[in-house]
This record gives sequence, structure tokens and C-alpha cells, in this order.
Amino acid sequence: MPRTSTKAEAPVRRLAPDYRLEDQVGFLLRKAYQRASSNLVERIGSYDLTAPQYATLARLYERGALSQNLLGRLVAMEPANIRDVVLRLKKRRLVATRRDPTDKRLILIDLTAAGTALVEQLIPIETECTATTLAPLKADERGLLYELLSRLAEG
Amino acid sequence: MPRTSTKAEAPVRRLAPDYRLEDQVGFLLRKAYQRASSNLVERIGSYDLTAPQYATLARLYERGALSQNLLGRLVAMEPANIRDVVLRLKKRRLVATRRDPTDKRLILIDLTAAGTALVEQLIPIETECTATTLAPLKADERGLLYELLSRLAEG
DNA sequence: CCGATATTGTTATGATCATAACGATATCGA
DNA sequence: TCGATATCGTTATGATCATAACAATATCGG
Repeated sequence: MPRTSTKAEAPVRRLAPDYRLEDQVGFLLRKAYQRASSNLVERIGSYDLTAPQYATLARLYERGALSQNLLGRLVAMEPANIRDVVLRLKKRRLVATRRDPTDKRLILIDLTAAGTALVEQLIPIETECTATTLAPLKADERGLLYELLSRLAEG
Repeated sequence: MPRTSTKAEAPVRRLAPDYRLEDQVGFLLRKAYQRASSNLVERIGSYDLTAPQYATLARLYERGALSQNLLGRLVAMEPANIRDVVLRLKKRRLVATRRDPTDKRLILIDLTAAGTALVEQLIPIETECTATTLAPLKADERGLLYELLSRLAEG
């Protein structure tokens, strides 16, 4: 008997023959996010903004000045990551930073006039982009998706 | 009239006063994926595997040897990205590569015996992890979420 | 046959992402 | 008051991610 198969490999006995990657929510969520992010970049990419950068600007627009740390939590970014994003936005003069006078640990971030104007220009585009992403869903399904995703995100 | 406000800032007139970041699917999807990914790393992180790395191994387990490019498409990764993942897995001897004899452009990737054994060890853990991620949802809501996410991902 | 076209893998660049370790500052409780 | 504890921002490391440009190989049409 030859040590290596000649014509056909011996059939491999698999312990999990019916496992499917598609059954894992994480994989589906990753693909869906890729699609949403891609849709956004297609439309606002010409402004040289990424999805996380837009989220950061939008959050500042909603809430006004925030400490860097709180801002990070409100856009779901770790301290190390929000720092880099803020640095890039600051370099482009879309946000400005100042020290909190009462708590010397904090750095307060706020939109500049240019940043505010840009957000107001982008909001309708982003809303349109969300509609594009949701296009495969019927109206009643969209609200349901929000409900389900919100609960998943909270945990 | 002073050029700078003294006591209170003049109320800023916002063009989109009721805009909410939470209404954008992309943002919700990103947060939900963060949660799912975090759940996975909590459980398989001790194996020094990330979610994309696990997905790559799992896909190879499902389909057998694949070209690097096709493998990338099947796990939703760009050619440049799947390359790096394969390199890391190869360095750990979880996958092996060989050239396709008929098409000299292709690199065929396959699980090693160690890689196969690892996947079979991880599959039940991953399945359990998916259950954890889906815990906030009732049974009938889970199937619905899959349906909606699949349609979103396809576009 | 053979040149235009397409596909595969690589390289480079820049932007997330998560984690751990660290100094500086605040806060809380004994 | 003062020391333990917590929070904030920084630094470093390593792993995704997307995009563009490129060489090598296949494929297709005339």
C-alpha cells in the first residue's frame, strides 16, 4: 500500500460536517457593516471623510463640546482611537480643542465653524445614504431592524 | 456691542436640530458588530485568534482548499487583507500553501492537520458565542434578524 | 496565432480597531 | 488630611480594513 494516495484522497471525516459560517451573526454583521460603510464612503468620500470621522463630527454637532473621552464613548471608540481621529479632524480645522478649566485632565473638543458647516452639508447626504443601505428592506422591516440591532448593541 | 459674548453664548441656529446619529444604520451595525466581535474574542482570544482569522479557518474547513483570492471573497476580505491573514495563519502552521499546477497565478490555501483540529475545537465555542450575542433576542426574532441582515449584506 | 482584456497576487499608504502599560489628575473614604 | 482608588489622555504594538498601482499569468476575440 502506497503511503500517499494515488488517485483520490481518502474522504476526511469531519466532526462538524454541517457547520456554516453564514449562521454566525458576527459574520453577517461584519458584511452588513461593510456594505453600509461602503455606501457612505461612496457618497462622502469626496470630502475625504471616513465613517468614524463623520460619526465623530455628527456627535459633536448633536451634543456640543465634549471631553475627548466622553466623545469616544459616544461614538463607540476606545480612548486610543478617538485620539487619532480627533487629531486628524483637528489638523483639518474641523474641530478645535481646549483644556477644561475645572478638570485639568480633560480636553474639550468642539466643532469649528467650518466643521459645523460641513456637518450640515453632509447630514442630508448621510440620510440619503442610509436610505440606500436600507433599500432591500420594506418600510416595516426597517423599524424592526433598528429595534433588534439596538438590543444587540446594548448587549 | 461686544464682539465676544460675555455671559452666555448666542443660541446657535442649527439646520438639522433633530438629527440623531442613532438613526443611521451604519452606526448601529458597527456597534452590533463590535459587540459580537468582542464576545468572540472573549472566548477564543486565549487561542490568539481574531474574528477574521477564525472566519478564514472556518471557511477552509467548509470548502477545502481554495485559491487565496476566492478565499478572500468568501470571507469578505480584499486581496491585500486576506494575504496578511493567510501569512499569519501560515506562520502558525494552521494553513499550508501550494501553487496551482494548472493556473500559475493561483496560490491554493488549505488547512493543516493542526488547523483542522483547531477549527473542530473552536466550532462549538463559536456556536455558543453566537448564542450569547443573540441572547437579547427572542427565538423568532433571531431568524428574522438573519433574514434582514442577509438582505442588507447582499445589497 | 496574438494582441487586448481580465484575473491573481503583491506592494505601498493611510485609517481604523483593540489591548496593555503608563503618568497626571480627581475623587473618595478612613 | 491623606492615601487608596478611579478617571483621563498618551504611547506602543499588532491586526484589520480600503484603495491604488503594478507585474505576471490567463483568456478571449479577431
